[in-house]
Parts: sequence; structure tokens; C-alpha cells
Amino acid sequence: MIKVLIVDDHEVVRQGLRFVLDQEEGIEVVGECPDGGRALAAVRALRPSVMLLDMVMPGMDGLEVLRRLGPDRPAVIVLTSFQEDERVVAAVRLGALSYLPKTTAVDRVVEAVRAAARGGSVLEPGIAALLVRQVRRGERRSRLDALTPREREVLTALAKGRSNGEIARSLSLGKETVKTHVSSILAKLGVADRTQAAIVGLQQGLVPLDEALLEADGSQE
Amino acid sequence: MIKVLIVDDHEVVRQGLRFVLDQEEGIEVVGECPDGGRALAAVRALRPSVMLLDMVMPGMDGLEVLRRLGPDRPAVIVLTSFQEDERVVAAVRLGALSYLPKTTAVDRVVEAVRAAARGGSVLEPGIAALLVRQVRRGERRSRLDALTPREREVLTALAKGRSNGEIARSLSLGKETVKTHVSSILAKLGVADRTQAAIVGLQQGLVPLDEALLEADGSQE
DNA sequence: GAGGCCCTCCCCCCGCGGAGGGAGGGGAAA
DNA sequence: TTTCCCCTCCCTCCGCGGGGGGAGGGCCTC
Repeated sequence: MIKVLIVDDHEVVRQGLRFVLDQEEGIEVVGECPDGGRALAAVRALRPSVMLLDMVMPGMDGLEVLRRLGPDRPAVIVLTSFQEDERVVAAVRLGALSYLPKTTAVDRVVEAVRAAARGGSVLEPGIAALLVRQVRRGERRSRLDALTPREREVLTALAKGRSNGEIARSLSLGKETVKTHVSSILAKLGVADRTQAAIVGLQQGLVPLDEALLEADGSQE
Repeated sequence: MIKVLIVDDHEVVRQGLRFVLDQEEGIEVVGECPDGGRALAAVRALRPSVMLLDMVMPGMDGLEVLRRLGPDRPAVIVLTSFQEDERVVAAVRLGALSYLPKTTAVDRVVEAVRAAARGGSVLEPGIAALLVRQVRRGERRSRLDALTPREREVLTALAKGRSNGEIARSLSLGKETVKTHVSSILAKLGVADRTQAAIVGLQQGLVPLDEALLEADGSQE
């Protein structure tokens, strides 16, 4: 009997998955969680053999759950709404066996669950292509690794569309310091100006695209 | 009998919604579509009274479906994975009655369907707050349609990380002209500088994120 | 024809952003 | 300890970007 834990903040999705999986022989859904914190607790309490994990969740997200899973973890299948390049790679690095977009046909999900129970992977062709592309693009990522922690912080703020002055205030720095950081960021990334740097930051997922400008003007209201 | 059409590219979601709605009295799911094109056809063929519509879909997305719906449209409930400010406002403008995040409890969805059949709305508190905030803010982002064709071209180049000089060359313009366009773009979008404008352009999909810098530095490396 | 918007280019003004170089304190590794 | 990097801040210099005007021609609409 394969014991499955479903982790997703969307109740409809949980219901749908449970509905599908419960119809399968040899598969039992032992629990559902709407967020990462409860997922970790449920893993300890229920000892599922397979976990279906959503990436995008309020509070603790899927990546963080993967990071915090102990050594005797269940087999993890990441099931997410959209294909974000870096998240795929990050999830795979953190030990996810399969990474499926939610557009996947339900029988592929079942297949992935059975495979995961045996330690196997099911990769959608699109995801596989993403992985390949990402690996090929590796040099660009390594440039981002060259950034110091502080610089990465500054780049994050930069990718949100903030000016040097705003960044200085939000990090409690002098604006000259920010300028220093920005200059070395531009040099290390090999880009010409802050706009290009912001684009790199967004591409690398330092800031999810849809959150980019939100707090830029949300903070003062 | 309320005839419901479900439009979502995620099979799990469709299954979940159908499962939930089919258990309700007086509600009948008359069809499911995985994309916008088929949704429009299904609306004409099946004449549903309520449509549950996902925003994020391959091919024709939810907003486009809303735009193309004829005058005797079904009541539309937008059901989406995440709360993007502009999309909420845009969807409401285009006639969506309710806008629910997929995190919504299933009974709220049922409630929204029944309300929609009567022409009523069900708004999550979070979404309502978003609408209010957006309206108070003077509507910014959704005003991308306010841009002239030329301005949209410039914004596209901007979102690729190009400087005014580069844009001028690529469009065969004087750089003063580009500056004029950039200024009115900033004004119309209500943003402070070119970086923020670029982010808006990327968010609106004028340029796919992973294509943003490609030709910008691809030419010199 | 008059008014409207769009596209094009021009002007002045100036402040932010980015280059380049210098400097001191601190932490980690040799 | 010495060395090296990181973080912090300071300086000068200047060019690009952006604000605020103005202006002419083209096109469409009233």
C-alpha cells in the first residue's frame, strides 16, 4: 500500500487529487495539508511514502519544505502550476523525484506516484527540456553565485524596481554604499545598467515576476 | 438547473471542480475545456449560464476569452491561482462577476456559482481589498492599453534592457524621440523610472522573461 | 476647415546613476 | 600575523535619463 500525503493550498486541487488517487488500487491518501508547516508535521506523524508537493503556497513554500525534510523523507513529487526554470532545478537539487506541471494528465500523476514509491522519476518532456536548457545556461548562474550576500540583497531590491535611495533606506545604508554594491553587481553580471541587472535578477528568480513592483508603492500606503 | 462550463488547463482542477459541483443540487456541469479557444466554442455550443474561467492558460488566456465573449455571455467567475493586481481589475472591467483565488474553500465556489446564476458577485475579502487599493491608486498598470502603438514598441525594447540610444538605432529614430516616448510611457504607467517600466512590460508579457536580455548582450559576446 | 491625437524632433535643466579611486574596520583563512 | 575579501563610506567626474516646455507635419474625425 502506497501511503500518499497531498500538500497544496488549493482545496479544489486537493479534492481532485484525492478523488483520482483514491480510485487507484494500492494507493491510499493518508492526509492533506494546505501549507508547508503542517506538511512537515504530517510527514513526521503519518510517515507517508510519497508526498505530492505544491511549490507556491502561503507561508512556507514547497522549496522550503524540501529543504527542511529530514533524512528519512518520503519520495517527493513536485506538482506545480507553472514552470519556473530555477524552481525546477532547485527542486530537483533538493531531492524531488518528479516535477510535474498541474497541466499533466491525471494518469501521469498516478504513474508518477507509483514510480516514486519505487524511487523512480517521471519527467514531462517539457520539464526535461527545461532541465537541459537550464544546465546549458549554467555559466550565467555561476555569475550570480559570484555575488556576495550583500550584493544579492541589493540585486533583489533592484529587481523590485527600487532606486538607490530607496534601497539605501530599506537596508539602512548610505546611498554611496548602495552605489558601490550596484557597481560591482553590474561588473560581476556583465551588464550595462541597473535595468539589465534587474532583468537578470528576475530571470534568476530572486524575485517572482508578479511580486516585482508590489511593495514598491505598497509600503507607503 | 444552472449549467456550468469549466475552463482550466489543469485536469486535476477540472476534476476537482466537477466532483464538487456535481454533488450540488440544481447545478450541472455541462462541459470542460482546457484552453480558451475551445472555451469560446463551447460557450456557443452549450450555452452555459455560468462559466468558471482560469486566467493562466496556454494559448488564449482568460483575459482574452473575456474580451472575445459575445454580448449574450454566460456569467463569468474567474478562478485563478494567484492574485495579480492588474489582472483582477482587468477581469472585473471585462465583465467578470466574481474573482476567486483557487485557495478559496469549495463551498465558497459553490456559493459563487449560485450567486453568478442570479447575476450576483462573491468577492473574497482579499480580492475586495485589492480592488479598492487598485482603484484608489488611480488604476496604473491596466492602462497598458492607453499606450500608443509606438509607445508599446518602445516599452518592448525597454523591457529587453535596451538604452535609449540602442532603442533609437533599432527603431531608426532620433534619441530625443525615444526620450519623448519613454517620458509618456512612464507617465501613463504611473511608474518612476525605466526599470519599473521594464518590469511592467515583462509582467504584461510584452517580452517573455527568458528572452529579455538575449539579444542585448548576445550581440557583443 | 478646425480640432484632435500621434509621431517626430528640438531646446534647457538637473539630478540620479555609474565609473574610478581611496580608505578604514572586521572576519576568515593562510 | 599577514593577507584577502567583504562591508561600509567618502570623493570627483560626467553622461544618460527624465521633466517641462515647444513645434511642425500627418492623419482622422467632426
